[in-house]
Amino acid sequence: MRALPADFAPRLIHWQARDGRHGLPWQGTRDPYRVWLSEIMLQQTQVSTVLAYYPRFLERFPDVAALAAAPIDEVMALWSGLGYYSRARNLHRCAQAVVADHAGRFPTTAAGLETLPGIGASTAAAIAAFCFGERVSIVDGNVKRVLARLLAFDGDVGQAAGQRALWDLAQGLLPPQPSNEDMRAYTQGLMDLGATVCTRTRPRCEVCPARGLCLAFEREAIARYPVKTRRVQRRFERWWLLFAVRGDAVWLQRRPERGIWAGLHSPPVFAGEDDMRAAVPAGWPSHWNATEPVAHALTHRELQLLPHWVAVSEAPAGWAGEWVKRSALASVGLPAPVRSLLGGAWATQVLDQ
DNA sequence: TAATCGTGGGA
DNA sequence: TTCCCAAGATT
Repeated sequence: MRALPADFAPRLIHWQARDGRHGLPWQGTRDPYRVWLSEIMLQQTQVSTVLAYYPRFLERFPDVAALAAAPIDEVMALWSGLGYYSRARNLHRCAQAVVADHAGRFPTTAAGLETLPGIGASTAAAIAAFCFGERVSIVDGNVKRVLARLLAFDGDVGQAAGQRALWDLAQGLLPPQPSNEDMRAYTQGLMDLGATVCTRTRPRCEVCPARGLCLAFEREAIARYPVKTRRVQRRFERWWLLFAVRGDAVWLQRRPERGIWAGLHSPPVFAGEDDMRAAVPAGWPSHWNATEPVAHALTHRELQLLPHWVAVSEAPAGWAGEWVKRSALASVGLPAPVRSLLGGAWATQVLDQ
């Protein structure tokens, strides 16, 4: 393979200053708490999505001590709809670890940061580079794509071995003796280049600062990179949801600590209609209303949610869970489709009666 | 190592 | 419609 282009880092830093992104809410601060929060929210999540959550979260939890002292349910409620809920649980654990084990201050090195819950190698590098100017490279989706093209990297970036190889290459591309400001611009530049120029489809090579260095461009093989062979296969499942309503409240249970929607609240879920009917206490109305099935795709599942509604006058004997008033739903962590169903026309009708 | 874990947007 | 995947970590 050709030697790594020494000119890449200075070009990227220069480009970032002029053409990179500068106005995002988590930029312009070196507060590790704020940078950390943004990095966790941005894991596998688009910037446009995080923009709605970040300020709300910061307003409620302005610093790591506030977050550490909060009940987990409140954290889950603020994370509700953002997905990958283990991030929220780890976020809370991490804040408590920082307070309990680090005197309330985040470690100042990538190695130290990586020991904390929910902070992996890439997130640790991002925080260390942004906040402390450490000379370490991130390796996120943007970097994989940018470097795979720049170097015509033929390894499979979807596999661990390919990712490790790419990481070594990324380290080799870092500016040799960067100032703190250089590391911030370089790290941000990698992300910005991938997000705005070296995009997955139809990259804008004509404005790329690394065009003259890019092997894939030179070989007219941009579309071949990054190499990714693994493809997702979704398993289809039907979930029966039973919304028991009493007045202006609905019965919700806490989901198990592992699996889909772990730690969130939801109505009881059943694998079949027979299971659902068998779970209903004697004396309940024998008839309930089924509303339109909802298709909900997760990374590895294709769920078909089958909502059923029943109005009752007493708590279901023997069921775990609790009544949650409609006015309290905003402060409960709910899966996105459940929140949507509870805000829908049928729910409104039933909860208002 | 490979599977698991959400959601919304774009092509 | 269907597929890909976005500032990945954990087990």
